[in-house]
Amino acid sequence: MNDELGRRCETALGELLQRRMRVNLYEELVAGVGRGVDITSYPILSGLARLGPVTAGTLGAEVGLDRSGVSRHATRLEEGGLIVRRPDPDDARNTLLILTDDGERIIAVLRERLAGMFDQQLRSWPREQAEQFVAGLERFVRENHDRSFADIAPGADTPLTPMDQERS
Amino acid sequence: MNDELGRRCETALGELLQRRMRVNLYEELVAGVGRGVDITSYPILSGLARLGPVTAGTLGAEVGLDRSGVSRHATRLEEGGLIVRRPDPDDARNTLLILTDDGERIIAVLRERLAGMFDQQLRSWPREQAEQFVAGLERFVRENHDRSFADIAPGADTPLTPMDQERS
DNA sequence: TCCAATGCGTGCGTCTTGCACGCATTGGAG
DNA sequence: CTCCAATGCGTGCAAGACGCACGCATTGGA
Repeated sequence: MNDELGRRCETALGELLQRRMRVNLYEELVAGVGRGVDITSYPILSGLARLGPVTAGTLGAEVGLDRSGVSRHATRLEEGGLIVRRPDPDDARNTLLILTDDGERIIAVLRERLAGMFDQQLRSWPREQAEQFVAGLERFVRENHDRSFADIAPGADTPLTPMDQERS
Repeated sequence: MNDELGRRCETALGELLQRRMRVNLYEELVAGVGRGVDITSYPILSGLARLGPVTAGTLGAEVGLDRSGVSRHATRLEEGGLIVRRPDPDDARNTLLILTDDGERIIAVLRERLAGMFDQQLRSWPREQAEQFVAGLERFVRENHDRSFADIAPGADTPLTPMDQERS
C-alpha cells in the first residue's frame, strides 16, 4: 500500500517536473523584467539569493550547471547591474558573485510574485491540507537536496528488469 | 499567515524545479536503457503513456514542446522500436503516436523504478504525513494542469508589482 | 624559490528548441 | 463534382544553452 503512495507520487511529480510547468511558471514570472533576467538566468539569481555570495563553481553545483554556464549567466546579470563579481578576500583565486541592491530588490519582488501565486492557489484549500502539503513538500525537498550532495553512487539500488535487450 | 505558506511553498518548489533535481533524477532513471530513451525523450514517452495514442501537436501541448521537437523525439523512439506512427483512421491528416508492446513494457519499468525511489524515501515518513503530502501534491498538480490549459495568460507586459487576483 | 593544486572565464563543438515552409488531407461552399 | 480555406505533420534553418578543455592567475606546501 505504501507502494501505491510511491506510484501516486511518481505520477504527480512526473507532471510537476514537466517542461510545460517550468516554462509557464517562469516565463510568466520574468516577463518584462529585463536586466538579463530570463528563464535560464533566473535559477542563477535565485540560487545566489539563497546561498549568499558564492563562487561560480559552488553555485553551479547547487543549481546543477557547469561553471562555464554559471559564468555566462553571471556576465549577463552583471551587465544588467543585478550582481557584481568581486575577488574573495580570503582567496583571490575565487571570484565571488554578489547581489547588488538592485539584484536584491528584483529577486525579492520575483519571489514575492511567486509566493503570491502559490498563496492564491492554496487559499482555496482547507487550511489543514495546505499546511500539511507545504510541510511535506519542505521535508521532501530537503531530503532530496541532502541526498543529492551526500549520495554519489547507489548503483545497485534498483535492479534492471528483463529489458536489457540490445537491438542496435 | 497564509502568505507565509505561499512563501514557504515558493522556496520549496523553487528547489524542486531546479535543474539539478531533474538531471539527477531522470539521468539516473534512463541510464543504460537506450532505445532512443534519454532525459529529453523520456517526457515524450511518459506523456504518451499517460495520454494514449495522440498526435504530435497534442502531445507537445501536454509536455510544453513544439510539434517539431516532439516529431524529432518520436522519430528517435520509433527507431528504437518503442513507438509507431500510424495515420488516424478518422482523419488522415493526423499521425497518431502509439506505444508498441516494447514501449509499454519499458515505460512501465521506468515508472516502477521511479515509484520505488519515492516509495523508499516516503517509507521513513510518518504514514500520516506521507499520505497528506501525496494527496496535496496530487491536488496541487491537478489544479495547475487545469489552469495551464484553461488560462490564456496575457502577462506579456506585467508590471513589476505583486499581482493580486480574486480566487476562482 | 618552485611546483602541484585549485578555480575562473572563454573558445569550440554538440544538442535541443522554435519558426517557417512545403506537402497532404479534410470539410464546406458554389 | 470542383475548388479552396483550414488543419496538421515533418524537415531545413537559425538561435540559444550546455559541457569540455585550454590558458591564466593564485595559493600553499616542499
